[in-house]
Amino acid sequence: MPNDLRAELQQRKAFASQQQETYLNVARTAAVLSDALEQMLKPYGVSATQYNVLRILRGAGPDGLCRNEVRDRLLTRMPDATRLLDRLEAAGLVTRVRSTADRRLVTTRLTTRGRALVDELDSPVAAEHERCLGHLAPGQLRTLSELLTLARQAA
Amino acid sequence: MPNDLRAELQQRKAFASQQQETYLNVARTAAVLSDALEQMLKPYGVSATQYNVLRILRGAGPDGLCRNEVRDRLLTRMPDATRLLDRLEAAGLVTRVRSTADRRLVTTRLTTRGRALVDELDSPVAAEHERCLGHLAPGQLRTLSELLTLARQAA
DNA sequence: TGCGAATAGGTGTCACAACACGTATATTCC
DNA sequence: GGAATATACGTGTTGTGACACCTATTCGCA
Repeated sequence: MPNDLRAELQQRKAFASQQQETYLNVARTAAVLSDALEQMLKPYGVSATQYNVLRILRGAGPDGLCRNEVRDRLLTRMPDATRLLDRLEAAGLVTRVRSTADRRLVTTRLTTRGRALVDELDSPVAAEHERCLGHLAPGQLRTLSELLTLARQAA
Repeated sequence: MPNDLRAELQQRKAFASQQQETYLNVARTAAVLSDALEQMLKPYGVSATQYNVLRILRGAGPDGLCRNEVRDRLLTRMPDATRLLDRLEAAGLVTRVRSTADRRLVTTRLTTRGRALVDELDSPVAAEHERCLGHLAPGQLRTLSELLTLARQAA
C-alpha cells in the first residue's frame, strides 16, 4: 500500500519523489507516536520532552549532568534548556547546584520525587510502546531502526 | 550498527525494548530531518508547518479549503489552526472569505504571492530531500515508507 | 603573569502552541 | 415551526520554544 499516507492526508497528487514520500512518512509517524506518548504522560503532569530529560538524568546516575550535556542528549533540538530545567526544578523533580571545582558548571540531578516519577513511568511507557508498535515483528522493528539510522547519516 | 542511536545520545544502558529503540529512532530521525528542512526554509520566512499549509492549499486548487480541512491534513496535530492561518494571512500568503452558501465556513485560498512562494520552494525543498535522503537506495526508501506506514496503524 | 578567547549559564523579548470557553450558523428531531 | 444539538470559527490566557544578547568563570598562550 504505497499510497496510504496520501489517502490519510487526502492528497490528490502523487508525491514529488520517493524521498519526499519517505520524509513525510517519517514526520507523520513521529507525530502520531509522540502525540500518543504525550497523551499518555499528561495525567502525570510531564510533557514528552520533560520525561525525556528525567530519563536522561536517571541514566546519568548520581553525578548528574550539566545543562549543555542534558541539551545535547535530547532527541529534539532544544536551544533553551535553561528554562526547561527551570520548570522541572519548580516542579520539584530536579535540583541544581553550582559546581565547586568549575564554578561555571551547574550540575542537575534528579530529586527523590523525580526519580520515583521516572521509575513509576517505566511500566506505562513500555505498555504504550507495546500498544503502538507491538504489531510489528522483531525483524521489522530491527529493519526499521536500521533504515532510520541510515537515513540520519546525511543531515 | 544497532547501537548507533545509543552512541549518538551518549547513553550507557541498552534500550528497554526493541519497541522503545524503534520509537526513539523515529523521533530522532524526524527531529533531524525537520530541523534541516526548517533551517532551509528560514531564509524564505516560513516555518515547516506554514510551508505544509501552503502545499496543502496548492493541492486543494482554486476552491480552497476551510479551516478544519486544512487542520485535518496537516502532518502534525494542530489545535489552533485559526491563528496559524491568521499569520499566513498577515504575511499576505493566503486570503480568507466567508462562504455565502454556509456562512459558518471560511474558505482559505492561496494568494498570488502565496502560490508563487510555494512554487518557488519546490526546487530547493526537493534538493534538501535529495541531500538528506539521496544516499538511500530506492528499495530502501520504499521499505522504510512501508514499515513506517505499518507502524502508524495501531495508534 | 596578564590579556583575549572560549565556555557555561542565564535573561529579555517575541512568536507560537495548548486549552478552555464563547459566538454565530446550520441541522435535527419532536 | 421551534427548541436542542452539532458544526465552524474565533478569542483570552497561559505555557513553551526561538533568538539574540549578557555575565561570570576558566583556559590558552605570549
